[in-house]
Amino acid sequence: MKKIAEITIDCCAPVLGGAMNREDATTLADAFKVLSDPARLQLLSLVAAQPGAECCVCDLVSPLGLSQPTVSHHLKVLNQAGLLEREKRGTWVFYKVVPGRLDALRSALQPA
Amino acid sequence: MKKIAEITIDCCAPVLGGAMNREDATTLADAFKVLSDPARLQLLSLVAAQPGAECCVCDLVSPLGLSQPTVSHHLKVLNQAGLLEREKRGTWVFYKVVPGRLDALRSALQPA
DNA sequence: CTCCTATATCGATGACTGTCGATATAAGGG
DNA sequence: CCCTTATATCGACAGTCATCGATATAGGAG
Repeated sequence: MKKIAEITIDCCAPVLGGAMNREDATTLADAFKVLSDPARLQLLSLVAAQPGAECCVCDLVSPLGLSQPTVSHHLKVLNQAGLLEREKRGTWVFYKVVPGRLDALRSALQPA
Repeated sequence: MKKIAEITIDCCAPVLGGAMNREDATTLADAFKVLSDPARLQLLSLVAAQPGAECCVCDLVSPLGLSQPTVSHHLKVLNQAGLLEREKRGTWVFYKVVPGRLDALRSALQPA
């Protein structure tokens, strides 16, 4: 198991497609770990709901109801995971949803 | 956030289908938390790979390489989550995959 | 250069979890 | 009854994480 800040989503063997070995299970579990926090899910969906699926950090802090350092921490995790792209424009930083990045996870949950 | 032993998967609003509120995000995050452990994913896939998608606990301990109490703990979590059904037969306990239980999670990851 | 705003990093803290060994419970055999 | 086997529960421990306040960094405005 990687630490949460070091996970890059890159998978995956399907859960119901035959016995998984420990390594594949660990890779997939890491991916789910990124999604297993409400703040991160809310951030993903908030960014995705903006026009162009991108959003300035300054517009995310207040809707989340968490401190700015905490939001910054979660955005970093989502960026490292490959779910959000980071772009700096002047003083502001914009995060953008990377399209199709959840598809591999979705297919790992496919019925046998 | 529920504690891991109290989670029952029951969801879900799609992540990319508009801004989620805190409550929906928490429910979905809880569901992913159940899947964010390699031992649990391996258990799920091992049971699913058996004929009839069911399996005796005694046949799970050794392939997992974890102690019997630890395996028992994870099985309880999966059962409480609604992913595995528990049935006692004499001295043995069999766990069986509940069909279709991952579908709701899969659809929560659908592209917008 | 100085101030202000936006974002990231740091350090600390409280909570939760995965793991184990020891033990309890339950069921069957002699 | 006692013994053995299968499973669950208990208590403890080590590690990780979400969160915060304080602070650093960076960029623009005046």
